[in-house]
Amino acid sequence: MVNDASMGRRERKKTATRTAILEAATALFLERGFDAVTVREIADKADVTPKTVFAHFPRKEALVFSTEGEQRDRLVAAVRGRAPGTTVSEALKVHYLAEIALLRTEPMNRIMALTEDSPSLVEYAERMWLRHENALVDVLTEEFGLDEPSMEIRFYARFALQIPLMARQADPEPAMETGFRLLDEGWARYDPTRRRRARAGRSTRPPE
Amino acid sequence: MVNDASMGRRERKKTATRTAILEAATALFLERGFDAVTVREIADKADVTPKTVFAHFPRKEALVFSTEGEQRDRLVAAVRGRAPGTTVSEALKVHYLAEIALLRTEPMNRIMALTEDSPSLVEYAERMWLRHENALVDVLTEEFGLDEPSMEIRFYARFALQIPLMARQADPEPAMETGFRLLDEGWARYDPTRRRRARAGRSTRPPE
DNA sequence: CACTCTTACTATACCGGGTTTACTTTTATT
DNA sequence: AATAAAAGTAAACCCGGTATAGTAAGAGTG
Repeated sequence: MVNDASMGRRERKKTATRTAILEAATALFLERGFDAVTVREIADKADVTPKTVFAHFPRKEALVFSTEGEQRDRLVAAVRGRAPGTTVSEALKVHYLAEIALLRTEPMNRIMALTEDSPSLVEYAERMWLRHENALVDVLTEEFGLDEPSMEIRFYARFALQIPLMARQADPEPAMETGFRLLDEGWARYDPTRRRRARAGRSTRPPE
Repeated sequence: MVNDASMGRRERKKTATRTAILEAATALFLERGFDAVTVREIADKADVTPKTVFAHFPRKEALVFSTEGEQRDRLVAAVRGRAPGTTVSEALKVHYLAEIALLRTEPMNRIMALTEDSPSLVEYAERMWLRHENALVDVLTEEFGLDEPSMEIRFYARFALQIPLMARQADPEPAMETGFRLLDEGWARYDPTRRRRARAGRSTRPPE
């Protein structure tokens, strides 16, 4: 989105309103926390009607996560533009760690701190993230030269998107490592109760 | 929960109220659909205050899915009571198919039909289902003789619970098959772009 | 330039889920 | 018989989100 030049007064005013709302919201959220601020207050501070707020953002939560599109684009780019000879999983792992690092920089950091103690915000963030599933499925389908997404790709995408959610709750790097190892190599290697598999000659204890 | 004998008048009245609310809600939902019925109407029909409704059920959606506990118990039982020599994945697959079959019996069937066209209800059902993750982690930890859940178990539980959600959107049986195969055997077998893996001597083409 | 069409926005009332407060009734307890 | 705890009532209230009807300004057209 070009910022101002050649955009028509109308559109310029629109993005100005949007920015005003966003800034008012951010200021109030940082000051008092997400739940303690009402949409009416935000509208007042931005000098617009509550209706206008919802014309620009579908839900209150969207005022915090206004960069969903860019996040999705980065994800797709990470897969499509991965180094030659790199697997998708490796590319995703690197990308996830980079995203986590990004969230730790200012001013994202302070905004993320808000998220922690508002359940509705946590939930919204997760659902937003998982909405990238289709985009991931599409880029994988394309990368693998298929016309239609296979069931394997669908499952892979769904599982792979769960990994960073899981990793946030623990030490990210080793957790991510484990998640991708499981996803890439399969559960049968870890399951201590499994019978001998179709393929013979494998040890029963997990390696390492 | 014992139904009436030796429960004290108090508790008996309480469960009676709960039942009345539930029956009123179910009747109205089936008649007009989830979204078209307000909590006030349900309360009126059950001859209680709206407050009382929320004293028994945390959210409106919980009036439709009032059997969360039993669902979780069945899941745990399916893992714990699996036939000897059966892997967890096999047990889960069988259990999932049985649950789907269960949902197709009356009167669950009609209630489930409601769910389809109310987004909030679909979302609630999924989140409810995924809340069983901890229970699944716990039973796996116990079954594998561990004191603390391993990271692999956590990931397995999370992935495994995604499978039936995914399978509902397609033809359940083959989708489920694919999901568990991926989970058990790993993505590396399916990824057409992968390099040779770290561990040497493994063939690059999928066995079978 | 006058004309119309579209669109961002206003004002205001409204809806419905969910909570709060203060109070009453009923059951269990000592 | 006295008392404490639980369950429920009644009514106002909060807040996110929507609906309606209308205004005003920007943009394109003859």
